[in-house]
Amino acid sequence: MANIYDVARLARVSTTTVSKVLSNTPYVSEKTRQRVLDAMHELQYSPNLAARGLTNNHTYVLGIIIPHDPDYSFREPFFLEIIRGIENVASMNDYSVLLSMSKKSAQHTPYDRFLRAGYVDGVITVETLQGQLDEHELTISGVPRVSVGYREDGQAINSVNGNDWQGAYEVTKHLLELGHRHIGVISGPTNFIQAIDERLQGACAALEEYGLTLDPNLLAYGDFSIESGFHATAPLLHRDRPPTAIFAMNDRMALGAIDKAREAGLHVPSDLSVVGYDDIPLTSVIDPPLTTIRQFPAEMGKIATQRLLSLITRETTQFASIVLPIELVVRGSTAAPAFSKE
Amino acid sequence: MANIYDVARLARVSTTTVSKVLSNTPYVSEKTRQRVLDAMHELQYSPNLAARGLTNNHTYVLGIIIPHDPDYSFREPFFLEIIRGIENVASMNDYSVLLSMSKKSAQHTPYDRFLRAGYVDGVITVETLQGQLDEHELTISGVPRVSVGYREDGQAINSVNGNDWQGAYEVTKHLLELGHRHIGVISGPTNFIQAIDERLQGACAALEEYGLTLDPNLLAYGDFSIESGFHATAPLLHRDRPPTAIFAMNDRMALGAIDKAREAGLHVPSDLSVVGYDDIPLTSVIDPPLTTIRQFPAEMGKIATQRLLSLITRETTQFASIVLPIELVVRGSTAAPAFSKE
DNA sequence: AAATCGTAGGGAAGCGGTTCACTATTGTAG
DNA sequence: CTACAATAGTGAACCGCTTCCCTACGATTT
Repeated sequence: MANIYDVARLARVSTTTVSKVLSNTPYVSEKTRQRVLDAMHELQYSPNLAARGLTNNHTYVLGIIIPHDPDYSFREPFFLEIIRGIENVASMNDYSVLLSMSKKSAQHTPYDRFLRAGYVDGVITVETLQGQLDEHELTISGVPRVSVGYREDGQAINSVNGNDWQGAYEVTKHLLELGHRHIGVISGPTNFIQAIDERLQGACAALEEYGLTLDPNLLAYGDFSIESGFHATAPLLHRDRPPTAIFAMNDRMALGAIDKAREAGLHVPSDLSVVGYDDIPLTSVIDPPLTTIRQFPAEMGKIATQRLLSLITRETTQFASIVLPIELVVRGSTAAPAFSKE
Repeated sequence: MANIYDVARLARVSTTTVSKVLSNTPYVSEKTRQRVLDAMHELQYSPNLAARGLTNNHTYVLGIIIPHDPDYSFREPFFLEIIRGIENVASMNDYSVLLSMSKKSAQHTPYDRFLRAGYVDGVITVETLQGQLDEHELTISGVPRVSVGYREDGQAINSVNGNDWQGAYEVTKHLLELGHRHIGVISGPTNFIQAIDERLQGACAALEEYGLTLDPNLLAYGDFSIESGFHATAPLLHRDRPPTAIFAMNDRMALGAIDKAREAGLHVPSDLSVVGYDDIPLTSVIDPPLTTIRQFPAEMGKIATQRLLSLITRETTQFASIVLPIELVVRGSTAAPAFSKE
């Protein structure tokens, strides 16, 4: 691999001049610039990033930390979309993306490897469960950070999220407008990120508009898996006044709920409406096609990255939590309840 | 951030000694070693990777190149699993993982950014369509490389794949054993990686064992999307002797086929058996649950990474193409044909 | 004609490590 | 008691690049 000295020699200039050409510094004559450019081209020169990083404290690398428990696959396509969004914006800006999926508890953490070691100019953390991330390490490293999928309403963090409150609000309102008055909710694990709280509150807000409250008897918990949706549904169906609609906090659990309903001899949507969340790719082929909330994970990744880049260049220094709109997608799994007796 | 001089000063030794402790070089007394270790701990020292890379030509970074067309989402969970496998082994070995998803044609290619620039010690390429990868750049960069999902039967490349031949063979044999004699095949795009060819050949081999050949009239092509499966199925059903079973080369197309069959008033599996490939996560909740071939993408990623690491350390210099076993998963979408008249 | 300024380019230090070549100390064999 | 090897530790060059600080020189100003 050619280095800057080779280029300098071939162009008969000093390395300083080559460096100036590289960084578009003025005070290089057009003729010289051209000679240098030609030499770089001839030698297939590409500056060594390690060397550059050493002088610059600037590596042109962004880190993604996904504290992802291998056995707890939460909503993978979602992750991949986020990553794609990040990578897209990063590479547009000549940044590379370093990926880490280990948890806090893992032996070889990403924290040493790329926070302390000065390997990244900034990090994007993708949050799933609470407490998986070593916030302390992140903070002391002093590396700029943006979080995707986490919202701290204080001022202490930069984050990008879908509007969970709004999502749940719209789902619930949709069901209410269809005439449902007994709405079951299958929530995610309680140690989950704020998203779940937000969604619960959004649902409550919609219920309140109809003079209703969230019936604790109709609230169940799952862990986002299909099976958990299946199992959480059973008790709900055995209430004195069983729900005519179920809002599951992700699509998988909604699928489980549909399965259970079918097993119990209920027809979806005529006997029971079911709504999910996320709009995972296969949602549209499930029978019946699932009504759900679509989020825009690639967009979240993009916006998070743009924000991170502006933090790195110090265009921005303020903390902000950016909330992206969601979209209610009405499909075949919701309908008016069979007997709208109320 | 503390550097090696700070540590040396605190431990009252030279930087050479610190470096020796770091790399476990012998000829450092236990007492000194301990003092250095303590100093490192006290200062929260972590060696700067850029500096290390500069002297070493060794960055402890692996690149993943996925020439992934955003609009052509092929089998995402599969990718994510591969990445997870790679990341897992990499971080176990104190390597980090640099990710690139751009295509060859993209403006800011990963090739400059991390091949030429000396940013990675090795690359893993995840292949989807042919021709998306700049083989030339990869070769001239001289960086060790392992490919996942590509097989060159010459000696020129290191690769890790599922056994596509075997997969298709087992699917076909399964159908034949059930009594099917007219088997439709929905293949992937012809410019696809070898996998498709292998699968076709595997299917043919099984047919031959039963004295049959692949009927060109029963061969259709899709692009791996659900829709393409749907549309490819229609003409097959209108043949003089329509197939009693369809083997789709991925699960999505199989879903499309099931949809089409249902639309045509056929019951799956009694009127038409359908098999997919990949065993995507939702396969098991589709109604009927899909018979398919399970691959082990995380395993593929792991093995590819292990191989890459051994290429980097020059433990190995030989090319090899590693083929991993697959597994036939029989579920509800296949059954004996209604009239086994032959 | 001298002083000043803007432009073009170069010399060399320094970023944070690693490693080669070297010195000093101790232990052991002849 | 000397010679020599093994062990413990150091000094300084070097990796490739950026950047601060200089110098040179022609053009402009006074």
